[in-house]
Amino acid sequence: MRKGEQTRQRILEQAADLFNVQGYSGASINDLVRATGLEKGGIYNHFGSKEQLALEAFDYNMSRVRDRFAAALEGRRLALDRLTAIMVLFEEMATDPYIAGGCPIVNTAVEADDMYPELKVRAQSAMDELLQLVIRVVNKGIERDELSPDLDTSTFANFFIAALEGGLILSRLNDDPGHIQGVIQHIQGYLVSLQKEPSNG
Amino acid sequence: MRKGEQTRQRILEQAADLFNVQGYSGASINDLVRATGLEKGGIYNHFGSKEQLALEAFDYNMSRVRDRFAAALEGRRLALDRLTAIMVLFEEMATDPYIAGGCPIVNTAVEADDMYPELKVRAQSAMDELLQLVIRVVNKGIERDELSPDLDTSTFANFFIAALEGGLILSRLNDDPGHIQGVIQHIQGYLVSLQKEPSNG
Amino acid sequence: MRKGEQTRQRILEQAADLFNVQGYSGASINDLVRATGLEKGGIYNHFGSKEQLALEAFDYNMSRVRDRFAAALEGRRLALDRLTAIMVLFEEMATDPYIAGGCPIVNTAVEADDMYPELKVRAQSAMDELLQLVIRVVNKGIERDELSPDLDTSTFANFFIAALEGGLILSRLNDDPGHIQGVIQHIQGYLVSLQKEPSNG
Amino acid sequence: MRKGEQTRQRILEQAADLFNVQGYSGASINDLVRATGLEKGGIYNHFGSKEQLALEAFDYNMSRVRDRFAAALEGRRLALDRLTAIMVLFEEMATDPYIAGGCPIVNTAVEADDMYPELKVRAQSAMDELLQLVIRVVNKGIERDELSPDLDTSTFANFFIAALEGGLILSRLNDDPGHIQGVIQHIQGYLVSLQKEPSNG
DNA sequence: ACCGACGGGACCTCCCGTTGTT
DNA sequence: AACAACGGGAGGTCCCGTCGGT
Repeated sequence: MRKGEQTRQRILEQAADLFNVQGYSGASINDLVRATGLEKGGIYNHFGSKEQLALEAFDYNMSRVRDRFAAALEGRRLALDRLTAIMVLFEEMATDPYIAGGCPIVNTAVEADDMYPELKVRAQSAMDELLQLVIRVVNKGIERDELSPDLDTSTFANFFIAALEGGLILSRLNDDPGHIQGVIQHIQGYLVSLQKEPSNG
Repeated sequence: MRKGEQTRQRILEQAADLFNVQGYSGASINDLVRATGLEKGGIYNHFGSKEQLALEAFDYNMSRVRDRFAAALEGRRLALDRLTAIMVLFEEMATDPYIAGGCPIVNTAVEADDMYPELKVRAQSAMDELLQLVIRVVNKGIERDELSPDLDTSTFANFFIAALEGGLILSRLNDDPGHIQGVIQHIQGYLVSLQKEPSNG
Repeated sequence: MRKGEQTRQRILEQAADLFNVQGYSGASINDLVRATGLEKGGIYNHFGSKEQLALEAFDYNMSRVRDRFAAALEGRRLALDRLTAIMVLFEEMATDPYIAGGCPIVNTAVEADDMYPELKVRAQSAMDELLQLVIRVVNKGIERDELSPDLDTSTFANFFIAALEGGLILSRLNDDPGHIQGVIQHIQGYLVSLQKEPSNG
Repeated sequence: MRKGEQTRQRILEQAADLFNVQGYSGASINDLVRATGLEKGGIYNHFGSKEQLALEAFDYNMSRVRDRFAAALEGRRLALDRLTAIMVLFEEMATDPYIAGGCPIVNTAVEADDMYPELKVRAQSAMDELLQLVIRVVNKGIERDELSPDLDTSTFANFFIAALEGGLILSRLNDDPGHIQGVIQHIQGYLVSLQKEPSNG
């Protein structure tokens, strides 16, 4: 029982990487057989179908992302610090990826868009979660007078995530962290401009 | 001779949509058989392999993009007008797509990243072309005193494209043009802030 | 494990005949599907490619040849008896073939010559093995004063095999054992002339 | 009309080489398209099917062989000289082939054996023609007292051709003219032994 | 809980041959 | 007489999933 759960987890981890790197269509169960060292029967014992496995693998990737975000935000109180921590995580995906293959949300969003509705729903939820996280951070920052109340929180969050995801795509495409770093610097400049007149408080 | 060229073009057009919507791995030659009404033999008479077809289909998509950009920029002189025209094109990809399946550069970048080097190279060139276009527009705007010379052109172009591509992904993922529109509004605000200074002179 | 090995062996046996009769190019996997009763998936589970299967099938054929030669030579001491036994095996390939399709070495040599380098290497080794066998037999015969020491062993072996293989081709082409039998009689006459003056010993 | 005949001849020449090198199954019409520079329609204008073309290509190869034999025998009267000339032609097939791919009769015999009855019949006729040629030469030699009347002409011819064809296969398989040369030397020794006796008369 | 063996079919590619056009 | 364009299908390969055994 315990052993089975371990195996299941091992499959999930390998599948998470495999699907994120090769895509759902581009990765085969046999690729996973090679990666895990298990036989096909062993895999299908734990997951009913390739699609089911892909869904859970996506969830697993998101749990890795969540953990990473939680760790990065831990101990940081100031909204600017927290936003910076998030941006650093995006930068890391280009320089020293803790998940191979780029942002799983974007990868899934792009591939699933017109093809795999269930995966698309997962990606929607995940992306929403990311937006909500930023929204919470910003709202807290406004509450604490760290950020200007003029800032439209959800508009900002949307822009913030869009720019970072786009920057990451550019960096991965060109194998050059400069793109995401440029985006980050731009956002940071913008954030500084928002934060001004703290002396007023 | 004439007929063959027409058929080839027809295949290319169908393939361009098919690959952009379903991805390279996700689209099969049989899908193309259905879409074109030709038989496989007929298709392979014009293209030596699926990969070759995909490369040309990508080029065809890019030529469509180029044409669209050229048309949108035609008659506009002011840098702000030109940047706005570009942003509108991104918005259109979400509201009324002239190419099904989203931005072909991003789609290809995401799928090809770790899998199809030749497609990746194509995507790199295309993305660079997009960046260069923005850079040219901005530089012209600075020359003509429409934009502040303080603006780092290539940093801006990078941010501009990243944010728009990211925004488009969000909009497509949620089937909601609001995301890309929010990004556009943000950029527009930023551009206005840049432009203010000339009144000093 | 047991079952799979049996199936693999069954495939190999059928493939060995099929390739030897129809040739590598002329035999299709579907032919093998018909011969084995398996589906293509079942075959490819045991062999990674047609070429790999052909290589192993050739090896299997050679193992059959080896066994047959060993059985034919068993219990025979005199060089002349042993050479005769070998010639009888060639004759049998024309009259009552234990391997359908003729000599696998020659078949492979002829087809692979300018087309399939790996098969050609296999055929080279096999042919060399055959020559070495004859050389050993003759050398032993010389050692034991059954054959004249004037005989150039390797030249003889070369001639012996060439004539027999050529004779077999003629017999198979004309569906007439007379050709190989004529060659055998010629060689036997030659051998008798070599063996002369045994009374000297 | 004239032009058509030239084209037909050109196809035949290329096909003759192609089939002899790659075999009937291993050579495709598209290979021939590449080799001739014609289009498929152009080829099928002259030959109704691949099989028909192969039959004529074989005939063309045989006509080349016939011409070569005729040229080699021209001016030679003595049976031994004539047989030597024939053997030299076999040697040339290994050292400096005037037909790529080896002896077309053997190649066809081996491939067609259990697969292409019409080609097999062609190969049978061709092989018989070769045997008859040797028989004629030897018979003339006996008539003229150059060779012993004890010689069984057709048995000898059979052995002669078998050994040479076998030797050629060995040489081609090992890319080493030594095999066919060894066979030739053996036969030459045998011929000398035959010829001695006339001094008795 | 895992493996090994297999089915049935889709994949891309290339085959041979035909047709319409020049 | 030659080509260009295409059909229809077979080629080898690999896919996903199932099932019996252990």
